[in-house]
Amino acid sequence: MTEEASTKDRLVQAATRLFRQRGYDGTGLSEILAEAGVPKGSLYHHFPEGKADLACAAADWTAGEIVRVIDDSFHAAPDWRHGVTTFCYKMAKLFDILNSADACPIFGLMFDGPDQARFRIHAEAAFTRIIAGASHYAQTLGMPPDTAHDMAETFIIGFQGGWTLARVRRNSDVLRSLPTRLYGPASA
Amino acid sequence: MTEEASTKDRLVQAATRLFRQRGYDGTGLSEILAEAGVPKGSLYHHFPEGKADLACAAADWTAGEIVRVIDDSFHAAPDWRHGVTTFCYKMAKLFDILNSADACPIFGLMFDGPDQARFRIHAEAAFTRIIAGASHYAQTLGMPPDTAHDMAETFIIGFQGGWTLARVRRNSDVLRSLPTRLYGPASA
DNA sequence: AGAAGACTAGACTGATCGGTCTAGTGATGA
DNA sequence: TCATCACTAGACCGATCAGTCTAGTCTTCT
Repeated sequence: MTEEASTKDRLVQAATRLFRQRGYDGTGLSEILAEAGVPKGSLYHHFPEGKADLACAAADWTAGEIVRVIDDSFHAAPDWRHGVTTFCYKMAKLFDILNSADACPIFGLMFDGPDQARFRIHAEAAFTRIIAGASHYAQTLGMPPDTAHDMAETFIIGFQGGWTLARVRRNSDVLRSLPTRLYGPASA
Repeated sequence: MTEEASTKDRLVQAATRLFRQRGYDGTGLSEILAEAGVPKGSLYHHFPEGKADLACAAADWTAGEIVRVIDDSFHAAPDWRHGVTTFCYKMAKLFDILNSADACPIFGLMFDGPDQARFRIHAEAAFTRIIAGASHYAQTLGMPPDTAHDMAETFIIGFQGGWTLARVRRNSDVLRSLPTRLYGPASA
């Protein structure tokens, strides 16, 4: 259970962390290698296209994490607003753990890079996945499909903007204020 | 009137465009120099700290542009929602002009770079300036100061998230949908 | 005319970039 | 025992990076 993470996993995790902090172009391959404790040869064995492959893997991994947080937040939620609130608080906590702002949790990381088309397509798929996840719960909680999709999209838009502002301020309060901003003061 | 832009201005404009497209770390000094048609010596004459100075100048310039669009949008607006709608449509148009998505209009550009603290402070000031601009009009249009500030902040959060999604989709429709998302269907 | 300072010009530097390549090492199966 | 193959290891490559430095060209003031 506590076995060593595989070389490949260590690479993806180091890359995710560093890309989040310094961006794609701002992170050197050598930094990733050093942080993962892996030589260059291994990187190109597991990711033949090198840095770009690694970035895509990091993005996929991150999208999966976000979807997982959505699941956790909405699984037992009595209504949409409760789910959103739980999600925002969870992410605010994560924001604070990732020492308050070097990080861009979803996909700031996906816009850089020489291979822009490939990255953009990957990022789009990731957003779609996340919005679909949220939309699913909106339907489960009683909304018709169209409304649900819209609701999920607006939620993710607000969250994305909120994270940006939180980051620039190094302060997660904005995230916690999102439910009120989107849906007005709590009624209970 | 149609006189040549000064060397300094050409540098800032070229830098703004390139940073927007490829990010801070993704843009080489040589590209900026080539696009501006300026030799290296001139850059370091006008911006002694080089690339970092240039990035700050580019951010200031961009913030000024955004504030100007806010002024244009709200100056003659009969109410808050009209102002927001005009702003979103203007920015959607801008988005389409900047060939649909390489661009990050406000400050995605401010998170990279070795000199993170300096950049972040600059970005924070720019956001503050923009929110203050919007807040001013919210008050002019009859809201009490606290409400106005909140309204402006929520508006900018939504816009920021909306631009991100528009970018990843290469489609400005999200921006035009923002007023409805934030304030419900148009009442008139 | 001549000195001074603002500005242009680009060759040059050392560091670092992403990526390639050859040489191993260690486990598996015949 | 030996061949195979997945994987590790890191020296090495040309390109490009941001930044420095010296030289030269204007403009302006005296």
